[in-house]
Amino acid sequence: MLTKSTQYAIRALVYIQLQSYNQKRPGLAEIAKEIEAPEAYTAKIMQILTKHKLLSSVKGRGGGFFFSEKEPETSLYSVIVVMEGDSCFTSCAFGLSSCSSSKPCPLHDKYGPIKEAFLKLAQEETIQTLAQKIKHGDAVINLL
Amino acid sequence: MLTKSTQYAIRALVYIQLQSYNQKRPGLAEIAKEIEAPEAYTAKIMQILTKHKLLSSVKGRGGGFFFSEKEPETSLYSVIVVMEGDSCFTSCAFGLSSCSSSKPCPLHDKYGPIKEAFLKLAQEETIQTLAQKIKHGDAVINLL
DNA sequence: TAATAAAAAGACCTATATGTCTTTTGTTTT
DNA sequence: AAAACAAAAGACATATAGGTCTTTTTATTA
Repeated sequence: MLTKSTQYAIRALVYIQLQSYNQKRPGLAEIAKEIEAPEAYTAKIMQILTKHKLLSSVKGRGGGFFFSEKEPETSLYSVIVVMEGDSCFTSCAFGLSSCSSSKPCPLHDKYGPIKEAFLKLAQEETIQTLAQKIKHGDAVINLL
Repeated sequence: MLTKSTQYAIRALVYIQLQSYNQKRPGLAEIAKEIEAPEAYTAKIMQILTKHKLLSSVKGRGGGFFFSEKEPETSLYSVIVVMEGDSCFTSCAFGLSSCSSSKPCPLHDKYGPIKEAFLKLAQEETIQTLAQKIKHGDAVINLL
């Protein structure tokens, strides 16, 4: 399971991408309201994302958050790694640090493919592909 | 990812099952040492497991933990649910409470099958099937 | 039956994730 | 240049997972 912070981060990024289709640059208050997260906590998350160059921001009147032209597509994988590290992709189901094909834990064979599938999903899907699904009405990202 | 408590629980149960093949009934200290977990913390976990009838115990000299004949095979699913609830099987990748096929989040289609596969794994595998793999030398459950 | 062994129970502590508040810094508009 | 605005930064608060310690209960055995 992704952490709450990671979930907020992805939803915020998707919302910013959606607004960018309309030449908009949403601010913190608007984003927090949209993703139904506490404003101050959302601020922390946005700071992590901008610090890691997944997002750009401008201060002052009319400021807000946006994707610069220079930034490439943002994979879910990179968002997850920035927010909570890569252990959900790499670690053994039992937390065995030595778990490997030569010294497999009893779930190694069956859990491995599941981790693989999740990694593939995270690498292939991007903020932009998720936003497109919403734009086309194929998905929603609000709580209600 | 399973919590550390859940990982300890599964490893402890598998060890107890392995010992039961030799008519042994391991005690707390032995179990904690085997799974490389703090003894007092392991005690807490064993209490949760016995309270939920996934395991039996006897106090006093020569006491310890064991599976009674009456107990059916213990699925991983039931251990996970007792230790940390069922949210890892049910919850949306984005934490959207309303996520469903009629109101899907943007990962619903691709993440659903992954959750399904994990649920199937947890329902099919049991402490006993995992212990058999170790007994037959097809897997290990120690850290080193 | 008394001493001892071992699990159960409960109070406590620590680290991390989550969440809040205040001050600082940078940008825009007047 | 001054005022207003909005993100950045950092200190603080709360909840939960993880971990420790002491006391109580129950069983065994000498």
